[in-house]
Amino acid sequence: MDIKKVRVRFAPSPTGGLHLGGVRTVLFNYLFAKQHGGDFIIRIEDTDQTRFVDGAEAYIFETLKWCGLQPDESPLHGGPFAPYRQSERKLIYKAYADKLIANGQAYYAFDTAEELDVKRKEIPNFQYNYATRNLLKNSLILGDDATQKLLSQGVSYVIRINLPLNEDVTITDMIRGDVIFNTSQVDDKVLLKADGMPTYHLAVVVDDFLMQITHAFRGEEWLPSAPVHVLLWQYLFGLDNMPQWAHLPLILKPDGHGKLSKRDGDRLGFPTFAMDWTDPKTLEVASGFKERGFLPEAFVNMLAALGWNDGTGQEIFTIEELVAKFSMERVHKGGAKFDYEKAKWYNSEWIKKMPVASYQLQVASLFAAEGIVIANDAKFTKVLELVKDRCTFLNDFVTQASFFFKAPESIDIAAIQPKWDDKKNMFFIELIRVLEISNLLDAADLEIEFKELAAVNQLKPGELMLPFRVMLVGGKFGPGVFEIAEMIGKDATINRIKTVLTDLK
RNA sequence: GGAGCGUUGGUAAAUCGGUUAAUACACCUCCCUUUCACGGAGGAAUGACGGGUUCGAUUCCCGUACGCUCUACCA
Repeated sequence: MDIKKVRVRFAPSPTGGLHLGGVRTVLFNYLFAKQHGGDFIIRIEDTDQTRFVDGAEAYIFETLKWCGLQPDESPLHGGPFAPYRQSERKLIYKAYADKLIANGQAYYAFDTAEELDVKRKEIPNFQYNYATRNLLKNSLILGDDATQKLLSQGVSYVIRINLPLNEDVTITDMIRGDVIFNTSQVDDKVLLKADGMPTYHLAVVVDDFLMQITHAFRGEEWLPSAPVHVLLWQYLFGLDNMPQWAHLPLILKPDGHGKLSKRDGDRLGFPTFAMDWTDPKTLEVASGFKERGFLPEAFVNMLAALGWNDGTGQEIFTIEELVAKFSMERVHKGGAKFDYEKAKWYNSEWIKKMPVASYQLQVASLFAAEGIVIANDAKFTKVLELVKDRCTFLNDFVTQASFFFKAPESIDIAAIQPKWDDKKNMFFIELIRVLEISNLLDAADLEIEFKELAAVNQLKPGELMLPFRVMLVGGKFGPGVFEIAEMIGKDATINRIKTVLTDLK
């Protein structure tokens, strides 16, 4: 089968927004589609049940844009198969549901939620299937006349699939191979709900056919309902036209067991969404990797490596390399626990790897938020280059580099006070004098003068460099002191020494 | 309970019957750095259990255990 259209179909998370697992599913779809020259398609469920809140759709596309995963066809980008929103396609689904009924492959069920609850309590392991159908209120046992009567009375109903008895259904999965389900183990799923909306089961099959999808990847949690989808394909459009399936492994909690959820992120202190998402109803914020200071390249790289590798031990991949090297056969079958430490490592690697220019603007806005306006872009580039090795997050640049532009707000006096004495005080007073008479401040020259002056005062340079550093940057961190002094210039250097000197008295 | 899927160090994982069972993150030690990092060298740590098949099983098969997913008019 040609790889023409690879689609991912998903609902926003219950509050809106798009979680980690969702983004990874999108990623794998994208990689596979691009690798084979196919179109990469996005479908989003919009039903009342998913609480498809305002802005969720736009948010999802912003997220994909940030990740660099632009779809070729989507509700927002249009395409030849409009309408794309499920809510606008109700009539289409209804027509196919009716066709199934006409063929005896589906039936009307009139049971209320309460009636079903009663049955669930009465019958152990209750399933709506061949074993229980005749105890329930549906067109199969009511007969045509009674059914028509109920329908004409406007009694609320759903349409359920009529599963064959004891039949093996094989689903061929690109990752897992053949998986066999027996129809007696699955129940007569609802296809069309009482409100006229289709369930996922009907909608995927109908849309995939109508929209000419050739490959469909989704999370592993869908595997148990796959036989229903296969049967629907068989009934409606023929197995030959069915897309290839792949069920992706789950992303698990770092501690304990189970699917990773937003709550786990909140509890353990890491984001579980690509970008910040505010639930418009509760105003609760789900934090995102972007705002946490991740580079999209790192985020995508980290996600791709969670459940897939190329077998060579390579860990850092550009999106182009991923497209070239990705293969469904090498996707893991088992779920992977999410490791935030590793995610951080990817980001620090990418901060080192990417040219500073690619994230300079974003870092500048972080500085602006701290009240530091960047006037000189060339100097800014130089500074970022100087400190990027010590940054894990983009936000780290603020602490690592703000002292280049502004005197430190707090000075770690405690780091130098205990060993402070008059001799050291004298040294720095002399240092100020030396600086004042010199013209330009050069790192190498300053280092020589600094050490000579130390020798004259019978002090070890090592004892003086830490205080000097703390005076300039406010703490025990940062690149070489003399380089910092050169970068901030003579006047700022003198001023910072002076302010700390008065504090020390 | 049932069905399906899964199980290599703490985590992510390589191996496609024969290796001292890679590598990366995290951890520890040392070097570099008169700061903090980066970097470099080293260390500790793994095939769930039991049967087969085989000259030989982490690898193939079957059980068991454990975990996960599904079992909604949610997706």
